[in-house]
Amino acid sequence: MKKIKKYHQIQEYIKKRIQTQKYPPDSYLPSENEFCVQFGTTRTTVRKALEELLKEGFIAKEQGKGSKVLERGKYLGLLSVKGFSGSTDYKVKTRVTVEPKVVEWDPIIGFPLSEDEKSSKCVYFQRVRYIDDKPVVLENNWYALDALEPIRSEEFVEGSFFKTLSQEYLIEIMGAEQELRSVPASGDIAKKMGITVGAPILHISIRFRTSRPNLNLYGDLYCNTTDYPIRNSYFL
Amino acid sequence: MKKIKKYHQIQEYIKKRIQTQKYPPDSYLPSENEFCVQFGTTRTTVRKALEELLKEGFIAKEQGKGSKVLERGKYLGLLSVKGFSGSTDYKVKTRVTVEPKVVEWDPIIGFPLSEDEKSSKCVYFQRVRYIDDKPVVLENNWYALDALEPIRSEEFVEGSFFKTLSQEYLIEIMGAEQELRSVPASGDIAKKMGITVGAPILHISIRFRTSRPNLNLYGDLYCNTTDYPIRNSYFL
DNA sequence: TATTTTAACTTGTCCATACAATATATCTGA
DNA sequence: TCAGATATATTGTATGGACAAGTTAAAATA
Repeated sequence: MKKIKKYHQIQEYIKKRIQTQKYPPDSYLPSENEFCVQFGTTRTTVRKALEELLKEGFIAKEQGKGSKVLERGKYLGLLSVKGFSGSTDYKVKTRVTVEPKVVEWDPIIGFPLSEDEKSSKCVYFQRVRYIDDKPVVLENNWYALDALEPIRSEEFVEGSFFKTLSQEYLIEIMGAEQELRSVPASGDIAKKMGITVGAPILHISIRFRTSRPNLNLYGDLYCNTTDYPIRNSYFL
Repeated sequence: MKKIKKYHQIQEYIKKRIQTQKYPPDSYLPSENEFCVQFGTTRTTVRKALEELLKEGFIAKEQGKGSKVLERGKYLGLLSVKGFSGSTDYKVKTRVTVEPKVVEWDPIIGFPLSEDEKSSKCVYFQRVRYIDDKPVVLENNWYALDALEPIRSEEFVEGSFFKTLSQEYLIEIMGAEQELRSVPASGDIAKKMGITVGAPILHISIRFRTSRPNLNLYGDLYCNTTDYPIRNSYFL
């Protein structure tokens, strides 16, 4: 018999409302006292729930005003956890160069697969990101077919795979491991990125852990950092 | 008249004890109730202080056991906030190739300087990190002379500049901005890193913000990722 | 002796309350 | 009309207490 934590229930309730846009971005949540009445509890418990959502990056708190719903989950590490879309201010165009399809696992994936994943086929798709009509990032993605059905790229919410996971499937990114290398561009990559063969390019392998136990998302990114270096900032 | 927050006082007290090794790494802090008696307050307030220290990465909490003092501040972003030393498990040797000395600011620094910084001279030093006697990282560092005296490399605590700041000067890293590029190695870099000119190398510009208001640390890293890629992981 | 139970101590959750600090709209007076 | 005071709603800090859950070592038991 598992103990249900009240603050966790409230936390999940609010999170789901945010994900389904019942509490839309930039709006303010009901006040702490209103949640107290709604859930028949005290501010201590409501505040604990809100604090968890703060840590998860779903809300921001403003003293004297309220708790504001944030646009996206917080970012940490090299890239936004919501993928490339959220990591730059420039206008990014995305072209799906390989539609999601079921294939065998590609040995290029830089992480060991679990037994469950190995025994499953996988869904693969490839996208290229453009800034000012110049290709800047080539991105390969894989995930186990057994863990999640293939999603057609036309169904991506606002063109974002991660937004789709969050809003349509209620799957959240829990964390990630990344590996970065500076490598010479291969002929294939150079062609797709419009650069010369052997030019230095940033290669990033990523494994995203998700809130769905058996679902990992694998990514393989090639970034032309000549004009647009990767930026990130963090604070403690 | 600024309001003193009790939990913040307790937080700073414990932090200083950790920094000065009065609470050494891997030891357990006094229990929450003991702190209550010591500071004449309640567990709510003590727990708030401990939670802040948890977020800052100074301690880990273990239910039923206590709060354990951690070895290093937590890491986020690309590299450990404590610098390169903490970011790998391999045996790293560090050679100081340029002793800390007062120079003019180098225009290579990829961040705009504040007026205070511009009007000051700066302290500069360069180190090379070796793994298996092969150079892997070349690191330049700068900071404003007005904000912090030059520290001789022989005085570095355990050879680490960041540990020295924390333990000798009680200066903590509050956050950082980074910029990553994949670039061809210049003649000078190639020579020092033992690679061929033009080989792809990872270039990272970093600005660390510290707890001392006017002190920023600037870094300029060249990493040979051929054998040792940069790894990082994070969780939400 | 070896195992199980118990007791003591730790952190985790939750309740009920009070007042401080901040933001915003409303009222008041010049 | 407009500036300043005021009232109200919000989050922030803090008190004091209770019981749950996990850890450990001592005590009881086989």
